[in-house]
Amino acid sequence: MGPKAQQARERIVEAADTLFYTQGFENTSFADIADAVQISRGNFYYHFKTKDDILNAVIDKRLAKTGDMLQTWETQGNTPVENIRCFIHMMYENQSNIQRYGCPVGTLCTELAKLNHASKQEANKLFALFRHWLTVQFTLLGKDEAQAQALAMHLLARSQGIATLSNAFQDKAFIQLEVKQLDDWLAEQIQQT
Amino acid sequence: MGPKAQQARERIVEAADTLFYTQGFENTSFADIADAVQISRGNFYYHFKTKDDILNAVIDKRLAKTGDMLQTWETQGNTPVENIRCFIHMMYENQSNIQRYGCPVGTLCTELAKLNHASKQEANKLFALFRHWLTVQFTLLGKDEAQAQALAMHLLARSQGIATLSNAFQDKAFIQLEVKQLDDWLAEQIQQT
DNA sequence: CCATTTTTAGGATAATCGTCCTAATTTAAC
DNA sequence: GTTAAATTAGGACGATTATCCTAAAAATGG
Repeated sequence: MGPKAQQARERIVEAADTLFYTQGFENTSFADIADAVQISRGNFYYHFKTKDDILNAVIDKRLAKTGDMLQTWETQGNTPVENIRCFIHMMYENQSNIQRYGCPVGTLCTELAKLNHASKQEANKLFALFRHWLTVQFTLLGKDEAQAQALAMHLLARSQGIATLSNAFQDKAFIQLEVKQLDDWLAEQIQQT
Repeated sequence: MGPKAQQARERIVEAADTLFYTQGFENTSFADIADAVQISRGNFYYHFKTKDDILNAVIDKRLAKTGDMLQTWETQGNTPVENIRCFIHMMYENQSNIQRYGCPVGTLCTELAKLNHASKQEANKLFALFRHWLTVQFTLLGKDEAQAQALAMHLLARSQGIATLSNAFQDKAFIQLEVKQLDDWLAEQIQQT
């Protein structure tokens, strides 16, 4: 694979990533991606044999990107509480996208689960990444393993619910209120340590 | 429309309802529904002109069914707290379905939003039904309008998050733990009145 | 029992889907 | 500059999709 193919591959994955998020995986066709990248449909097969290959590439890219982001948060914030707050405030910063398209992780996992798609386990690793990272943070806060696990899942669930309802009701104030409540909730968790 | 057509219509809507839930709307074809109802594809057009017509019929049926359920809860439980607890425990009773297919309301609204489907507003009415009902219950609990609204949305969001994560992680203990936490949360809300 | 309406079955249609092939073109190597 | 490899374009494939039509069958009403 030459350097040009590498470049084309990345552009394809980039476009597919966006389209899968904004339109859904199944609702996005080869032609849609080809149009977005300005590549002929025929040329597509040279880069990706099947649509599932593209999906896997997109998931891999998201996994890598998410891993980087979590690592960045850990070096940015100085305490586990600040780290967790990075997670919470991500919802605030992405609120317009969440309102329009929902959570990129949640909507993909939900769709693949419903399709019973072969890559659903792979997509779930995105959730697992956040889950594990949050568990580590809560452990650093002094929680025992079981508590940390439960708190991580709880926070993940809260964020998913906020994304789903924000998407359905298009209520801007709702995200902000719930994010504030999560901040308060986090503060409570520290005191109980 | 004769009585036989009425009967066939209901069977079609029933089968479509299940298939839309378990496989997703877009991923369910005319042929899938026809197979489930044991009706020829050609005969289908006689009952429903378009796939969107079936979707609207399914949504209408769910709206009616949900409305009935909420009314039943209100007559069963004697206090608003017991009514709200019916909502919370619905998740417990449906946990195996939720684990496999997610929340019927949430997954449909999410899918239609992503498809930018014409009926997405209609599907959102399912959410609105719960939202309004919960708001009434919290109002009866003595909360003012703004508080009741916020609490209803909060509870709705919590349930959505639980459903999404339960579907992704297939963790049976998770639903049960979170339902218990919601019970405690509800108890706190009463004390603060 | 006949006439009319209702209901059914099965095939036709045009569009789109993912996939594949092949010939042309561009790029790189020596 | 010539040869080999990498990359592209465009069309063809069969399968599936939603939709539609038409003729047969079943049910109904007088």
